[in-house]
Amino acid sequence: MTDVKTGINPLFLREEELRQGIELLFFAYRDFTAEPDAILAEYGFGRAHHRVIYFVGRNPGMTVSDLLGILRITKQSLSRVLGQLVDEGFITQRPGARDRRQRLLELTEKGTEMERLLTERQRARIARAYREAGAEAVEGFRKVMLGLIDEGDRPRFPVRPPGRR
Amino acid sequence: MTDVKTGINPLFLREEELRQGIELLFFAYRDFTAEPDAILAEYGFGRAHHRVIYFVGRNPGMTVSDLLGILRITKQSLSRVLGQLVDEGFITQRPGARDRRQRLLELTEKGTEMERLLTERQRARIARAYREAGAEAVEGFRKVMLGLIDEGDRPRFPVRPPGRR
DNA sequence: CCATATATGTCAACATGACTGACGTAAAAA
DNA sequence: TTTTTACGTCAGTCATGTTGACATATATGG
Repeated sequence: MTDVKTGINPLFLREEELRQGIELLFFAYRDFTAEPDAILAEYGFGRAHHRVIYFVGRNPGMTVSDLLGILRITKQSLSRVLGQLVDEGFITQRPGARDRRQRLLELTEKGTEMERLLTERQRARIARAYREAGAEAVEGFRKVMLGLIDEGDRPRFPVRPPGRR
Repeated sequence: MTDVKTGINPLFLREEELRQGIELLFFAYRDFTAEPDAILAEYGFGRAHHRVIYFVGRNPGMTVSDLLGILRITKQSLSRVLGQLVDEGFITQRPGARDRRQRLLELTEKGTEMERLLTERQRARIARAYREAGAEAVEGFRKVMLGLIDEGDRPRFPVRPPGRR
């Protein structure tokens, strides 16, 4: 049970290592969301608004279904948040060219500005962490993070432009 | 604006790289919490219960203040969740030896069992990702994740046992 | 053409987990 | 002895998630 060479229980090390991973995820996510959350609160928005703005900005012309698939929430939950963003002029909807049942989503200028305001902090945080850790560490980070995501849901980078809708 | 050697705009690459980081965090956290959330729902609990159980299990004898500092929520928010866990026999409170105002928190046997049930999935997920990515990648992952956490809040590993309270 | 499936939206009711603000108690510290 | 600290509680509010039921417009397959 105890390694003869190191005098350390390897199972304990493994357990400790995995718990460290759990905690890193918790703390990183906590701090990663705290800054945008504070800005959002000033606008009467919440984290859900940020997520919608982010992904619509990232995938202009995406459908509501696409967004539901990414966020993994119900359409009723999304509709409240999306409705607010449309009403307040952050997002526009237009019918799909091939399938007119679809409402293709896009950021307005105002939405783009808000996206920048919110995401800028997160980009800065990541840039700092990447810079401090170095290119090799970043590669490792990416590998592990991709492995944490359910197979089949792993995003492909770089994101390709949206196809004809 | 365009790199002569690669024909690629380095600013675009950097932007893409950072957005990838944002998305990796979102997707990893989404999938990381989904499994325990599903189990918790069966018990009428939510993610907040898991966090309390996790950190109390990790730091037996921790105070309510310690927990508030980690979770970064208000005592009113914590009290409901913590109260439920105490009422239902997952957590015990006992007064501190040196400072009897404190309520030192510990998992009961039932709480320990629940902790294992919930965290086991997350440990397995991390173990898989670590195994697939390799030791070097794991080191890079740790470096980057620590850099994402606010300075001063970075956990030190391994966690040392709690001092005399 | 008609029946069915799909994309989206809406109404209603509810749970969870966060918040603020105010007030209370017991114990420690000055 | 006064003040501060650790913790709890009551009350109200908000954001974000859930289910379930129903509606509308459009696409698609027999």
